[in-house]
This record gives sequence, C-alpha cells and structure tokens, in this order.
Amino acid sequence: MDIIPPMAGKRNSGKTITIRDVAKTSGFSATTVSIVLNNAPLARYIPQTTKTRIQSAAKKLGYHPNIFAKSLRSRRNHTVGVMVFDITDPYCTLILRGIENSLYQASFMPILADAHNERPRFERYVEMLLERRVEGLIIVANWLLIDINLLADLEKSDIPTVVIGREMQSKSISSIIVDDEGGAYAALGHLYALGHRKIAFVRGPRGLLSSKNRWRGVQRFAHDTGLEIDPKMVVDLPEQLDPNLGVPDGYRMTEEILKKRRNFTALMAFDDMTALGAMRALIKAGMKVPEQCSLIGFDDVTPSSLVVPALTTVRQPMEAMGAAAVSVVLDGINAASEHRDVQAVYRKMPSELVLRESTKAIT
Amino acid sequence: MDIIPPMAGKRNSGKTITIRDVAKTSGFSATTVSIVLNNAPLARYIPQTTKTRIQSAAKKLGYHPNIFAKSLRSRRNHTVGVMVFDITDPYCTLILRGIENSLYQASFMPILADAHNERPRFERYVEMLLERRVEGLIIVANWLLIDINLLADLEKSDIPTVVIGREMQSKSISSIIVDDEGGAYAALGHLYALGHRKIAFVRGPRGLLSSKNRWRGVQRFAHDTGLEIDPKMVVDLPEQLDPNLGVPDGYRMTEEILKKRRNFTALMAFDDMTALGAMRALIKAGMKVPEQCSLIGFDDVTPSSLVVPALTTVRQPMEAMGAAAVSVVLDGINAASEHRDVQAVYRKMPSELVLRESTKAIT
DNA sequence: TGCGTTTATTAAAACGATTCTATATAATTC
DNA sequence: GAATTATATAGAATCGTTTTAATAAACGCA
Repeated sequence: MDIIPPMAGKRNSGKTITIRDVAKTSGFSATTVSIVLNNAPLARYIPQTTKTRIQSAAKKLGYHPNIFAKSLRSRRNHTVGVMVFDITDPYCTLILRGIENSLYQASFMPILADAHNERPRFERYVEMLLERRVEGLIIVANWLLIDINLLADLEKSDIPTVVIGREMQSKSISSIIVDDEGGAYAALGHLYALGHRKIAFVRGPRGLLSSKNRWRGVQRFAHDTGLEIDPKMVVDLPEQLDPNLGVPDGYRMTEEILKKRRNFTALMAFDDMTALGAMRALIKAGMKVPEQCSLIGFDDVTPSSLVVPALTTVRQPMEAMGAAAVSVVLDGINAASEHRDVQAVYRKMPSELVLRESTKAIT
Repeated sequence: MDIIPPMAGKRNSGKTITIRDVAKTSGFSATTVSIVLNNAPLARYIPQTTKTRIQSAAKKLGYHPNIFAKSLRSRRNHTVGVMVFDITDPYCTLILRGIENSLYQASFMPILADAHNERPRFERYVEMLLERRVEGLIIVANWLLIDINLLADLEKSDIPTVVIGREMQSKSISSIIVDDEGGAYAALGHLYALGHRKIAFVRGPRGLLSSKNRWRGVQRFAHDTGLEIDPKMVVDLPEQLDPNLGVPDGYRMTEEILKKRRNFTALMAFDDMTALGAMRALIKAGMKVPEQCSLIGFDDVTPSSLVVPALTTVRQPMEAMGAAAVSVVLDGINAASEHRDVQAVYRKMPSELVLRESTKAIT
C-alpha cells in the first residue's frame, strides 16, 4: 500500500514534497512535470525519455499532489454530499451501499450527512456541504415529511441534485422513486391469489406521497377484481417524523384493528417496519402468522428476512436506486464541466414481490 | 437557508465572489476583510464601524470563502475518513450514528468508505482518503479478519487513527473496544440465574479476538460457579469474512448441535445475527423459544428488538463507541495542530445486559 | 536560404485565501 | 516637544497546483 509520503525509514520528516521538488530532482520545470504526471494534452509532445525520468523522480521522492492546490485551480474535488434523513432507518442502508459502490467506480467519495429528521440540522448540513463545494448532492428522503419547499430551496444551489424516494416537481432536481402503486397492486394481488378476501390495511401517514400511491394501487386492484375493502379494517399510521417508530406504531394500529374486527385473514402493512409491529401484535393476540393471518410488507429491509416467519414483502431495488442516483448526479457533473445543460431526470424503478413465509393460501 | 451564492434573482451569474470583491465593495483591503471575517487576533485593533461595513458588504455580495484556498494555506479541511468493513452489517449503523453526531458538534464531516470486506478495496480507500488529506481516520472493524499488518501499515500515515472493535497493539493507533469478556460473563450469568445448566454455545470464528474474549468470559463464569460445559454442545462459526452470513451460519451451526444433543435448555450465540439464525433453527426443529430453549445473543443490533420473541442480548454501547472514537481522533488532531505529541489510547467500554423475551426461567 | 510547422520546454500568471512586515496616524508618556 | 506605544490599514509573499503564452530548436519543403 502506498502511504503518503513513504519516506524511507523515519516518519514524515517535516517538509512535504511538492511538484517543484520533483522538477528539481528530474531536471525539468514544474510545468513539464505537471504535464507529464497528469498526462495533459501537451504530453504528446514530450518524449518518452523525459516522461520516464520525471515519473521515476516522482516515485523516488514519494510525490503526491496536494489536493487542495489542485482543487483550488480546477474547482473540483471528486466529492458528492449524501444526506440521509435517518441513518438508523434500515431503509437507508442498502441505498447507501448502492451509492457508495457507484461512486467508488468513478473515484468519487461521499461526504455523509444525517439530518436526524430535524429541519435545522438539515439546513445546517446543506450549508456545510455547499461550503465544502461538493460537486453533487444526493438526498435519501425515505420518511421525509419536511416541507417540500425546503428541498425546493436547493434549486438555487446550482449543483446537480437528486432525491431518492420522493417525487420532486422541480425543474432542476432529479428524483428516483419506486413504483409504489404497482408494488401495492402486486402485493394485494398476491394475497388475493392465495384466496384472501377479508383483508386489513395499515396505511402510511397521510402526508406521505408513498402512502397515497400505494393506496391507489390497492384501490385499483380492488376495482379491477371487485374485491371489497371494509373501511373498519383500514387504519392510518400517524403523521410521524421518526421512522424508528414504524414498529411501535404498526403494533398500535394493528391493535386498533383487532379491537374492531377479528375476522380478517390477511393484513397488508404500509412498509416492513409497520409489518413487523403488526406481526408482534397479531402474535400477542393469539393469531398465528401465517396460519391464521397472512402478512405482507413493503420495502424488504434487512430485518424482514430475519424474523420468523420471514416476511413476504415488496422489494424496493435499493442498491439500484442508489446507483441510479449516482449516475444521474455524475451526468450532471459532467454536463456542467462541459458547459452543457442537462434536464432534471425523473425515474421510477420497478418493485419486486418477494415471497417468504408470512403469507399462505387460505385453508 | 443560506444558499451559495444567493444572487438576487437569476442563478449564479458566472463570477464567484472573492474576498477582493468584498474589499472593493467595502472600501478596505483584502487583509482587513480577512482579519474581520475570521475574527483573527488583529481584529481587536479594528474599530466596530469598519467591522460592520465589511460584514454587511460580505453579506450583501453573498460572499463565502473558497474552502480550497483556505485549506491550501491552513492544510486543514475539517474532514475525517470513516472506513467501515461492510455498511450492510447492522452493527455499523449505530456506530456511524455516534460518529456522525460527534463530528457534527465539532463542525467536522465524515468521508465514508466501505471496504466490502475486500482487502484491495480497503487499501485503495486508504489511499484515496489520505490523498484527500483527511485529518483523521476512524475504522469500524467489526468483522475484520484481515491481516493485522494491513492496519499496522496505517501507522506510517501520520494522521490520528482509531479502530473501533479491534484491539491494536500499535503504539500509534488507538482502539475502542467493548468488554467482550465481561459481557459474556454477564450473559451466561443471566442464563445460570434463570436455572439453566445444560447450555449450548455457538462460538465465533476462531480467528476473531472477540471470539476468544467472549469465550474467556464464559469459561471464567463456568469456573467461578462450577458449571459444566459439554464439549458436544459447543460449536464454532466458520472463518468467514462476510458478516451477512452470520444468520445462515448460525442456523447451520445450531442444526449441528441439534443433531448431537437435544437436551439443552438454553443457547448462547456469539452475536445477535448468529442468535437470529439459531432462533430459526430452533423453531424449525420444534423447540419453542423461550419456553423450551432460552436464547441469548451479543451486540444488540436493530433487528434483535424486532423479532418475536425479542432477543435478550448484551448491548455494545455503539453510539458511545462512535462518539469515543471521534473524541480520540479530535484530540489527536488538536494535538498535532499544537505540535504536541499524543499517545495512542486504548479504551474498553462496558457492555450492558438487555433483558427481553428470548430468555426465561427454567420450569 | 528562408519560411512555416512540429516538437520540446519553460517562465509567469492565475486560483483565493491568510499572514508577515511595513507604515501611518493618534494617543500617551516623560 | 520628542519618544514611545497603541491603533488601523495595506502590500506582498505564500500555500502547490495548472495553464497560458512564449521561446527555441529541429524539421520539411520550395
């Protein structure tokens, strides 16, 4: 591994090695050294012998360009800001993996910010990221109920920005979302195909667009097949900023339903965390999952596959969404550096039904 | 929110605003502007009227200092590298939260790197981080079986470095670890107090220091109380780089034990992921948890509290460990900037028994 | 021989801040 | 009233690169 600077023997003995040191050692000017080491256009006029001498001098001295100086001139730093709303939400994890992986391929690195679902913190972090002149910005907006204008403010920032998990009506901010409606349609279709007709629903918070879209999928399926939905078996999660309350909220809401009706044979939850809370409530109420009640979630976060019974759910392609976000941001960055204009992108990713143990055909 | 630069009306119309623009507008020199805006020592000689005029000029123009130029001179960038070995391991999540939160307090930000448990990737990332001149380095070494020398190489890098989750014998690299031995001692003590005497163990991989230390805690407890450990009921997880295989491995190893003996009343797993795998194996084998078999893990990762029955475990104070790492790194950074020498720190954090549903007194 | 290219190299000017060294005036001391 | 000190500002150097413009030699060709 090439440690900077790899001075023979003792540690970093004071002076840092600059391009001028390389110039002196190799016997050429700093200009030539720069041209050679960066393989700049002018390098084609430089004979191989010169190149080799410079390169070996650089290596011998353990020269590493000062990235601050470099950035000062080029106004680039190969860094993008990645803002999550709550890193402890398992939903973020795989998205982060997808982002990290794609950035790595491009030799970019992420600066991480976690808004803790707090608006002032979000604002402060945006400020900090822009101060640092990140070249792009990716926002993982899982649970965000924060005022949409807050993101709209970002339009002014003039750097390529993409939001994952939330539709932006903005002309300059891109968004990557999952097909909520289609996913919900498929989930309900799965329950229906298993013979379930009395189905309970724990919907998402009203303020959340995903809630609306998933519910639209449910309604569309119901309409297409004539399935009846009993309003007494439909409850909403409370408006709530903290995604970690998904589980207790799912628990409470399922208890609500159980108070009113007990004759449903399946429950469809807004998301996996809600479903896990529901599972607990069902089991506590003495209903076996899936024998007496099938259960389906949405997202496919990590814990879902670990519980017993493992949760059937609709998977969001989270790594792919992270990768897509990076690709959009990188396009934006390249466009900017070539003085091209680029349009905001709106991309809806397909979801995928993941069959596991928590759903079962009705007997 | 203060967007950079907040030009009135249209977007970022070309030119960036420099300190000289502020100088011109305010009618003072760049020097004075710098002194005022940074509140440098010399600022005490500058009358309030001057200060106010400069500040309002800066605000009016939307001036934000160019961080590249600033860093070039100061050789600082208020950034630390944070390397995880696998971000999809839930163990990382809360540690990251702890790190992020403490850095935020200090107006530092993390650059995130994920080694994917691959050595070449780890090396490349170290290189990238050092190129970027991060001021410090935090390594979250949860599952790391990678050659210890790899980390030892970091000693040469001359920046404050701390490893979380792994003891370093190095003189220059700090480490933050949890009290594995004490935690295991307490866990076994809990089972013992509930009346369990026939206890099965799924130990960690042999190569892992945590495995050794936790087992030492077990042995010490057994020795202290005269508890007998049946070697037929002790298995080891395979050497394994991927923490996400913890669950399937725990499942397989538990099946191994079940093949040989079925008369144990409790199982102690190396960590939570292993325990979750064990839970699945036990349930599949028809053993009710905790009625017929108590189960205890280690770590207290997020999924542990979500499963039914919720897992009793030994909590690592992960947020606190992240915070401690930051504090050590920041101390190192400050020491360096004041030309003080600072010793590597070795800090062992206490663990905490978390009682939930998966353990129960023997009947 | 002379003129236009092509090849090979470099000095000097950015990039945008901070800070050291001067310098000028005003206030204070002896 | 001269010497000293405190106050207030500016010029220029510096950080380490990259890039522009310039120079000089070598080459091809009429």
